Amino acid sequence: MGASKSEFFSEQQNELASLFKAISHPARVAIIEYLLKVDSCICGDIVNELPLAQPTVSQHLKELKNVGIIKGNIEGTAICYCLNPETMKKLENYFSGISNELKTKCC
Amino acid sequence: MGASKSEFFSEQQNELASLFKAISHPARVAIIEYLLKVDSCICGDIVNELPLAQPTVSQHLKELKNVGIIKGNIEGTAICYCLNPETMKKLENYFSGISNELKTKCC
DNA sequence: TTGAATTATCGTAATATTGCAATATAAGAA
DNA sequence: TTCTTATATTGCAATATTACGATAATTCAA
Repeated sequence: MGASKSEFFSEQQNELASLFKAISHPARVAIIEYLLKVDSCICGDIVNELPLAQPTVSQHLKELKNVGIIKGNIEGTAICYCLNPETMKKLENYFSGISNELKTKCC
Repeated sequence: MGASKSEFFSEQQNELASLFKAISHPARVAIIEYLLKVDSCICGDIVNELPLAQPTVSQHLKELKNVGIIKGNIEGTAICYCLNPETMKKLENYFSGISNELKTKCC
């Protein structure tokens, strides 16, 4: 055992879980916030910004890109990364939907 | 190695990562959505709702409770769980803040 | 106190994640 | 082509997560 029983949950639930898993690591939260700060895109500046080696940062970027949280555009020999506004909006809408449906009282 | 270098990131970044980690599993997304649906609180109905054994559900609930996503109130021999509106609002605000600051153009 | 009902904890096997050194790949400059 | 720069991939050790059977703890009723 040990594998999560993802086949028993809905596609939407699995997709959301994947999105959250991608940002469930402080380094990846830091990457998101750095990309937000510098606004225009970046690549290996992130290696200088974070206390992680280049392969590690590359892997984190890959995971963020796989789920659509960031996009990467090739620019010569470098790759320019930036946040994906659609995904951010999707996450905002998910939680605002919950907040709106939620009653304040518990039990 | 293998341990994540959380000591190098800010407290806020670590807290956010913990919140996202708590909902990075489809079973826990399903629990959140079930709690939202039934609105008033629940306990071991979740075991009947999900394809997981009772100890597994109990552990998932514990993780959600540890980070403040759900609350649990003792009601006789049962425990009544519900979503925590404050945490949901915090998450909504995090993503709306990002969306608002975000420029549409990339690179 | 005993028993039933509900939830939590322990122990453990299977699997996944994290981080990095070494290496590979890709694109432009000389 | 060769060199340089920037990023990705591989392989592996350390650690964390997932799931559940067995068992413990808690509360109420009789």
